Amino acid sequence: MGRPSRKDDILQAALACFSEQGVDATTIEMIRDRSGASIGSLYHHFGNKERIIAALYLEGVSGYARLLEAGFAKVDSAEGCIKLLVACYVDWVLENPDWARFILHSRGRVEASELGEQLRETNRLHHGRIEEILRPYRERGAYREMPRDCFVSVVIGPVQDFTRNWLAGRTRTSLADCRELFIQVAWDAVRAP
Amino acid sequence: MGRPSRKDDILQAALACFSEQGVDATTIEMIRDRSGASIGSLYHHFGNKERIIAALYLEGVSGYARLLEAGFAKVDSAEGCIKLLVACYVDWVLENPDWARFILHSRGRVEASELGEQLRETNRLHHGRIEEILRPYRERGAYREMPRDCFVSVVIGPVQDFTRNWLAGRTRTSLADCRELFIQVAWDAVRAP
Amino acid sequence: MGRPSRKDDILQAALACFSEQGVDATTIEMIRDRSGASIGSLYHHFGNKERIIAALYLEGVSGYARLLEAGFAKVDSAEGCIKLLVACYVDWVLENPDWARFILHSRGRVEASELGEQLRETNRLHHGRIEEILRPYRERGAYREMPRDCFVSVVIGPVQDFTRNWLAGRTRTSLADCRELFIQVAWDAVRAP
Amino acid sequence: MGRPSRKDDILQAALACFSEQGVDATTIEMIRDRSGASIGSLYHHFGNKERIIAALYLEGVSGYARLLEAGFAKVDSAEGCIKLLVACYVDWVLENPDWARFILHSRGRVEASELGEQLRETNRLHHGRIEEILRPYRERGAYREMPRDCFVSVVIGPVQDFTRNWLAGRTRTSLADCRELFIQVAWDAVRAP
DNA sequence: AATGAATGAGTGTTCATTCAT
DNA sequence: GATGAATGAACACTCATTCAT
Repeated sequence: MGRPSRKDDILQAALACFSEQGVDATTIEMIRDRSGASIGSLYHHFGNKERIIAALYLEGVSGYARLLEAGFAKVDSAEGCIKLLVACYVDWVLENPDWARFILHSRGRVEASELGEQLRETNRLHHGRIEEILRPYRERGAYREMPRDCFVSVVIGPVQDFTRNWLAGRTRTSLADCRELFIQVAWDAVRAP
Repeated sequence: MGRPSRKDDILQAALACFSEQGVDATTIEMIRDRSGASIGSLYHHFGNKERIIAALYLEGVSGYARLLEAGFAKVDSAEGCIKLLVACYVDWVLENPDWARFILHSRGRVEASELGEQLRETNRLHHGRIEEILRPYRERGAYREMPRDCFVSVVIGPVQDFTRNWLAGRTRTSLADCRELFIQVAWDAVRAP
Repeated sequence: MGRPSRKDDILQAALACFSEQGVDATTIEMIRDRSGASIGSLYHHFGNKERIIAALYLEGVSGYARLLEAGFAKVDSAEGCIKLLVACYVDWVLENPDWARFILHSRGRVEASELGEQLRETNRLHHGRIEEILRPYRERGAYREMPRDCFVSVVIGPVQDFTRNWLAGRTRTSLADCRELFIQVAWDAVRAP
Repeated sequence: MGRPSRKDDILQAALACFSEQGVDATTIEMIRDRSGASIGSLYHHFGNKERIIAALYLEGVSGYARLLEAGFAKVDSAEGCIKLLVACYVDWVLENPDWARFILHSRGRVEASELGEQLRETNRLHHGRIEEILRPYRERGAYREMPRDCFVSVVIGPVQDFTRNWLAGRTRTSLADCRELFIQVAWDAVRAP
């Protein structure tokens, strides 16, 4: 355990700023101010702003991936897998709303940065892992047939769209209240007819 | 008609820049350079950067609304309405990819600006209009029951997610090729059981 | 004539700073302060510090070249040419001590910058021009034989070394007082035995 | 002897950096990186950057002085002394090109630093020593009459100018190949008529 | 309507130096 | 002697915006 290191202080402060103001509107000075670190310390640990962003992004994505992986261990049906994808998504967002807001708005930004390739590689692995889990069921004809990239959007699109709105304070309904709905909708959308 | 005015030159140049670089990364100088206008002219016509963004945003949204309105005139079934929402979305994106990219990434930005209220009002009207069209069918029990804000996400979420990926060059499948798929998926997802 | 333009104000202020503090120790703020221009104006005209340096360097070199060219028109002997090279050097330095100090200390700096190639090209032309003037006499055997690059150092080396010391305040004798001496020394050093 | 100490590692690394990048462009971090020492160690040994520069400068100058002193022991003519000055200069540069590049470009820098006085004192001693050697010959009328400060420039100016160009890679001829030429030129320039 | 020189607050970043371990 | 995290003043540069012509 131990108390959070200076490096973690900085990351946490940065995440809060990014979530509240957006990445571009967040200045190094704001992160410095909120973290209590000095500018020098900030650059000593990260080198530049881009790398703070990337570190946070990759850490966030990997948190979701870990949650998903834990779930995969307990699931063994075509239906369970699909529902898990949505359930984990909702649970992770509810647990990490700042991280979710940041990640949903910064993907393009990180992809275009010097660490873009690393992110794309991470995403490839992530999708590969999901595909690996789903393949047996797919081959067994458990899912409606459609291109892979469409499949992902059909499963996750509805919750993701709702999540964006919820995080922006644009919904009347709360995300927690429609967790089951989106889980069911996803399964209905891809189950074989 | 006539040839495009200086004002239109500027808007078009701005849209191209926003689409390619993002709103924050686009400088007035870039727009000036691409439009061929002078800085003075630019400020003469729009006053500031925020208003260029807003003008473009509202014009884009209204283009989609007009397309939808034209469709509503020819449709008179619960199924037709839902399918129209998705079809128009796809058609508009295919026709205006730059505009789509810009709008999908700048909503939060514009909402937070001085023109945010105007945008929210526009959105209220837009959703109100759609609601007005759907209400008779909903009351008749043609659609699965769920909160309004979830309903919208269920209908548009899948295409929108796919569209984001397609616009970012992350899909293998092209948007045009899965138009029918997303239309059908949307209808299946909300039709009453 | 008209009063000096903003651009000239900046160049003049920069030259004074460079001469007094050295190029590296001169900050943009110092130039701004001394020129009375704003930072924005400074960057509007020059783009970056490197380009202010280069503009000044090239202008300085070309001033000396013009002086030399004017002299060539009036000279028609092997001896006259050599003496002219040294005389012009001294006269130009006496007239432009700041420029001389700056140029003598910044050659490497400018050669290593993005404008290095332009400078090298300018130098090639300059040396080519001198060579063109000297060639007839050289072919006639008026000068001691030695490699071209050594010849230049033999002619200009003594004055240049003294000039460096004089500009740095390290000499007891003043440059003006030893003008004739260095002129004679140069001629004695390269005349054919 | 023994293996080079940490302190020497640092000096050697600093010299390489200064020679390649120039003194101002060299950061403590570069020296740390190249020497393998830690920042703390670096400051433990030298206190600050200025003192690294000065240590290197003075050590370099004294190397040349030692070489010269060794030569003086074997020379006993007006001609021999002058030729020795140039010969030692060339030999020392050929042996220590990095040091030569550094010293030729940093004199002003060191003179302006907190150790400037020390350097000036060293130079006074150096010139005094040379003067002491030359005085008998001068009094005997072996050398052309001219102010002391001009005399030095006449003797050393040509080689020094050539050396600057050679170190910067601007010459076609190599320094070793024109050693004899510059030795002879120096003697011809100052011998009594 | 158009032009572009001028402005200056604000930004990311650098780097010599300090100091607790 | 050695280490490297921490510091913060200072820097070059950006960019939306103003305004005289």
